[in-house]
Amino acid sequence: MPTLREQLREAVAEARRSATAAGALDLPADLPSVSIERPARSEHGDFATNAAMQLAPLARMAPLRIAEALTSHLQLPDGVAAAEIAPPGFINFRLNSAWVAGQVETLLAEGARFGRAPVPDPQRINVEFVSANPTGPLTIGNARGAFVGDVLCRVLEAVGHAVTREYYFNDYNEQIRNLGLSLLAIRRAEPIPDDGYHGEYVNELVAQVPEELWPRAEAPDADPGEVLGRWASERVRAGIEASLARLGVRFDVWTSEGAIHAAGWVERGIARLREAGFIYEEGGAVWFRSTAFGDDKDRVVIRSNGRPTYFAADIGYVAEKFSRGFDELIYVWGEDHHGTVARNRAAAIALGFDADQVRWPLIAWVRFIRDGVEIPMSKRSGEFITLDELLDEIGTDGARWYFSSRAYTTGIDLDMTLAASQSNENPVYYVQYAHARCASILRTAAERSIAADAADTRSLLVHPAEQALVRHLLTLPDVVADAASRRETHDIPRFCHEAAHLFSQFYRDCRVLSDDVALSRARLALVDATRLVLANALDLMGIGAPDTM
RNA sequence: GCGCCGGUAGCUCAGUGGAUAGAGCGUCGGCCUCCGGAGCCGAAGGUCGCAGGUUCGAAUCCUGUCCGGCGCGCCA
Repeated sequence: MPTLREQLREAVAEARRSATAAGALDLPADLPSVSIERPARSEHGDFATNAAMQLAPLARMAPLRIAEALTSHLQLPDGVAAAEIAPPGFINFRLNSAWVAGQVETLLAEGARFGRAPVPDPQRINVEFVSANPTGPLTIGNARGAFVGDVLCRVLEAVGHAVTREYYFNDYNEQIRNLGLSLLAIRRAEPIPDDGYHGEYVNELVAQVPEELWPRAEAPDADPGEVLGRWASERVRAGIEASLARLGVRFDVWTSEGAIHAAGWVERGIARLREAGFIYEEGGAVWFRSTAFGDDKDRVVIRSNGRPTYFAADIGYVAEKFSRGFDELIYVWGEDHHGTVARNRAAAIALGFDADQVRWPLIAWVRFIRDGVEIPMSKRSGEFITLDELLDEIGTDGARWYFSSRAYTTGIDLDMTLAASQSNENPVYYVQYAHARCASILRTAAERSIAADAADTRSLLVHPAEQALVRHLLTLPDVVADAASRRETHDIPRFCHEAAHLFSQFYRDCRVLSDDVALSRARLALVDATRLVLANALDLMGIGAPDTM
């Protein structure tokens, strides 16, 4: 069953057609899509459309007259009581209060499925995120991408897409070797090499190296950077996985750059580009003609020393991903990688994939501030705050809410001092508190042997606070559908906060458990529905919905 | 120099060409016989960086400009 908003969209589109057929409007066949929005002010109704104003230049008529023509040909969906015309040409829709109240029963029947609005064309989507190199623990710099990627996955799954969560890590370059050589230097009490790694975590790694590994690393024909680096990166990767588990972030697939090379994807990818005519040689290097697709300059894929570039692996990787049958690839990257998007898009297109099959949401920078000063962040120098430390200070739910509430394109300043001192003021607790209070009311009702009953809500839930709450709860499927469609999820916490707020007002104005048994049972049904909706919405953000706090 | 992303209330941020630009935090003032006060109600606080343009209508789109972040490698 489409949501009411979708039914209204279709009803207005149909009204355009029938008004045109009846000669009331003179419209071309190709029309803009109908926009249905929720007015900010309640006197403008529950939904509104600007269709008449949109059509004015096409029909060469005054918007108000178009609105009249549309409304007179409009078949209102079940649940909509009235369509009213308002200057300069809005059509405002007002819901039927009894229908609204009756939706409590429908909502409860959907249970955990409520809010998960299925798309008509589910896709197989690969979402790659975090992908931090295994040369050190996850830092608070990785936190935002982890949360944004995870919530995006949850929302895409909620509308029926099949999502694969993927972590790509680089084990093919000098960084791993440098990490290994840093361990060796510390072991021998020598200075750490110029490109080496510093910091407490490196010392801890040295202490954890199995004794039998040292002779193997230091044998005359051994490559100590390789031996120790391989061990250390595996160790670090396990730690990363543990940190992610603490966040509640899991991955389905861990792909290493080395594996992409080993399986021949890089060679085959370049060969495909060569066949397509986008590869040439110059100065002893092999180049990809990415400028053919709008990149600033062409890019080297094989250096003159014969070694492939990092970008060459990206080419192989995109081909490898699509070979697994995905309809869409999403790369959740930090915005510092924006310079590499153009060449990757170019490669995907040159390999024969559609530009809209691949997206790169670039997560804007987070500046972490402490006592008014930006905290420097460098894994190599050992100056950083780990993700685990962040969670100790502001809590996993607090962090999830914080990063989920902001558009990923916006740079944010996170004051650690403020965040820690204000962690109890985090809106997430307000929402969780509302959920706990719902649960508490339901417990009290159970003690008094009063059961929720949604059968008669149509006639009983008439109070403005009840009506406002239900109307808001019913919008969750639209919120989720929009978030999934836009691949932007930050409206969901807003929905939660508003739901909790409307519930608080309802709680203030409407005594749930009273001598009026029928009304008590109907209001309990609304409390149960609120609890359910809050739990479902919080779950989309990976945030728990506690019954007590 | 070129490119990408930002600039909205004291602070942190929403705002998908629509109606009187919103929320949280902070500040000030009210509200507890009764289902959870981690709450509720109210107030103060805005030239939407600036200047043009498009439009019936611009925080939103276009052009220019200023400020901030990031990126411009045969590094990753």
